[in-house]
Amino acid sequence: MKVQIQVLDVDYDMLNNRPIVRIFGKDRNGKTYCVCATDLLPYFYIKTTNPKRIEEELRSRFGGEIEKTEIVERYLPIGYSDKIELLKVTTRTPSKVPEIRDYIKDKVDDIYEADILFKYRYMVDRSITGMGWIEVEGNPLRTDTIRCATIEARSITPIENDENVPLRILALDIEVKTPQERIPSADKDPIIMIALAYSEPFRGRENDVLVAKSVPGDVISCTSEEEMLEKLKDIIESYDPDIITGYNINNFDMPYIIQRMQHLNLKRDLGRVVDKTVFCQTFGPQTKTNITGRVIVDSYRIVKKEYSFKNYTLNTVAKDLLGEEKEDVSYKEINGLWEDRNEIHRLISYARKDSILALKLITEKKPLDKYIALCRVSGVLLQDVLDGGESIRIENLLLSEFNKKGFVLPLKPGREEIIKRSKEREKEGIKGGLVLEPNPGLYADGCVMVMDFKSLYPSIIRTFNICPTTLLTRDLDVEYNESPAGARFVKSSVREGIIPRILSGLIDGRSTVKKRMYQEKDPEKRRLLDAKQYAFKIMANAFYGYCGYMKARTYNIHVANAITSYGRHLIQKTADKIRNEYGLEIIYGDTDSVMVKYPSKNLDEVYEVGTRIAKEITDSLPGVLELEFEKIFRSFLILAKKRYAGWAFEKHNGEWSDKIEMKGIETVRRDWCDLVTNTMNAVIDMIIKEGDVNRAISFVQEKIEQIRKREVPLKELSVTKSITKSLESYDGVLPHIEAAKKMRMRDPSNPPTRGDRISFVIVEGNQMLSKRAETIEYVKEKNLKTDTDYYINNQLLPPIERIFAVLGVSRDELLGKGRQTSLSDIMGNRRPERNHDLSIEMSPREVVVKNPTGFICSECNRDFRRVTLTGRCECGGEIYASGQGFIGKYVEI
DNA sequence: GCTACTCGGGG
DNA sequence: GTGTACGAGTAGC
Repeated sequence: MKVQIQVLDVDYDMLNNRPIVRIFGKDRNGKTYCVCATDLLPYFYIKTTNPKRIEEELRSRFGGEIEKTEIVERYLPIGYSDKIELLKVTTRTPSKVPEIRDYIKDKVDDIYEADILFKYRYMVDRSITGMGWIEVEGNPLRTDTIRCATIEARSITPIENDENVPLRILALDIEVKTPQERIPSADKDPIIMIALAYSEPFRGRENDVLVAKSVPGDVISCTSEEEMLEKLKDIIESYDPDIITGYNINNFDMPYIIQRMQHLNLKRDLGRVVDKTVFCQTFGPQTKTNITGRVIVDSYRIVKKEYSFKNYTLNTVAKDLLGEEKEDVSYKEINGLWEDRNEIHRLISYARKDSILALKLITEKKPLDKYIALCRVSGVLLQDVLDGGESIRIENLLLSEFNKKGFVLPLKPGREEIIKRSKEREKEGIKGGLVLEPNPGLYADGCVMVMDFKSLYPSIIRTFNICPTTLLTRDLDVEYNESPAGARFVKSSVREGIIPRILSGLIDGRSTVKKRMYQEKDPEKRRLLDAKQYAFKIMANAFYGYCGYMKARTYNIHVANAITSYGRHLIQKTADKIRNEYGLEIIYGDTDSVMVKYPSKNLDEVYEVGTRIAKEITDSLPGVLELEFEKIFRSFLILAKKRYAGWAFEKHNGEWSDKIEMKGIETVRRDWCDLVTNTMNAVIDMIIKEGDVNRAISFVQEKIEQIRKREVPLKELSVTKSITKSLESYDGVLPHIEAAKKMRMRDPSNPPTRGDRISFVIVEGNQMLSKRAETIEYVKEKNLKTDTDYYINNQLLPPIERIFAVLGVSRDELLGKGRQTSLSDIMGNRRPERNHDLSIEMSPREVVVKNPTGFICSECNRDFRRVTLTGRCECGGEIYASGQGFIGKYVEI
């Protein structure tokens, strides 16, 4: 028979003392297969001057475990040199390789590739990638261990196919008997409910709730926890999901379920095989669960990686991303609801909703596209792309490419090696990119052109052929490039480096995909292409970091330093050239970008000049190095190195689009109240977009006044922090803990506990700050006075002051003490000497309002500070710009 | 500016 | 499982 499947998971098992690789995948119709292959044995390489003796030692020590040994010719991975003879040792049991490796380690010069997981050894040798497609020919195989159609492979061929098979997803959420004042623990507290949500209807249902007692209604009643867990296993087996998801499933639900199963002596076979039981690995607070043939996706972890929020409770995240909230149940109520026949349904629908939300985060936001694309580019399995970091992806590509070109890959460094590396690093140092010293201030006259090197580090690596395999470690009569830091690399005409070669493939791959993406009309396919080009980019950019990563297989400080030294050299030369040959001022630059002042406000003109300069400079650069005209800052506020904000204009297919861009200026921080965040955003907006520093000053003054008069809603002043341990175990004095202790004192029957989030405000008094923290409710109830001084001087002013300082506005002035604050200032009238002309000129269009100071609805005359996103008022009227005594049509460009 | 330590999410 | 492992943010030097 012959099938084409997309690879979901790979593992191996032992059969008759030989490994049998099992590839799990799905065909286009969604049918699951397991492909078994026995055509590879584990192997690794040894560098030694006495292979005969080593061979004898291995055979006498490990006997039949050594399948064969042979002398092969390979290139060594570090340093340019010819092929040398290595001893290739082939064994039988993958899990015994570490023992062999450690036994022989001190008797030989070096060992290579003796720490490659066997599934990846197989995949790399057969060019199989995670989530890639293969065509399999072979015979059906009957087994009593594998739970899907099994094929004994005769041949496995990787095939090109961009499709992704629809994945069947199961989301689960457990509820646990929750004692007061203690976190549930799996050895004592049973699971009472398991909610399941299905991405494809299962037996006609979208979701189910298993309940460990008999209850009427739309639930699956069980007589015990044990029966409920058995039912869970049945459902997983029949529904047969590819993906199991849940919110924080990695650190709570999965380990808990597994520990309960262990506790109750149930067999933990949740995967697509019966012989391998699920196990959890715990390292510190992190746990990782592996289920053969399926993939565990933690939607919490994904959301945390992909989105930036102040906190990541399921409720907050779902509200923002899905527009839905959790059912309103506090964990403290769980026991009560569970015991109460009339209330248990609240708990049931709460659990049901949680599982639905966890599922929707995956099915609606489709975050897996990117991860699947990363699998296909790197070759790594989906589970490992989700759990692992950058290094596993890089290493998989390296192994594949090294082997193809006849190189062996080094082992991961051991403890001693890492110590050696860090000592060398201390001595030699590792330098990063060049950051040009900025002159802080607001640049609003004319424009700021931003030019940057397109993928600077990958381009440097390709252009100068930088790679451990091209590094010259001794004098040889070959052509080479010498980096500004002194390291030498043979030219690509002598030998193309492996990393430069991989990078060329990634970068060419990306531009091909991007071209296809621009032509693609179908939004679904477009999204997949976008994920793919993104994966190429991520991978390309990760190589530089890997070269300087101390735990890298191919770590070499000279390689890492060569890359950045070229970067510093290039950015400096470029800045000099723009200054000297074009007579333009360089305002700032960081690693791969320069910001150039240009005396015009005409976007199209600036675009044209900038593009020309970038092209001329590119023409003078060697290799694939390319300076790109990136965007225009219509106004640009720089506070210091790496801290700036700008009103950026970018041209896409001839159309300008604009946005505020901020780097290093934080407006959102956990320990700032909303008042600070909102004021910061408004102030930056006024300065950057409206160019109106005076208005921003007045705005801050107004806010200060509002704080003084206690007109600011308490909610805007509150900061929320969590209790992370028992209240007694805090050494220091923290405001939210003090507030929590007071809550406990006032209502001992319902004390706040670990995990609770406390929102507090600071009230007046002469105790230390933390002691003056109170909850909003209490402040309202007792009509306490907030500490206005604290909110002005400790919350609002510090970040605001940093911005105004570079504009020459002092703290006193913001407080209304310095310059006289006239009525007209407060009314928002402009002070001419500090106002910047931000009127916009556009070549093709002409509707312009000079200095719009505000916006107004043409229908109901409602005032707006900014033009609304839709360009319309709530009443439906069009938004016009107002300023300098007239009202005109505003054109968003 | 750097490194060491903390803590998240779940019930 | 040919394992040894998160990451952002803050405190403290």
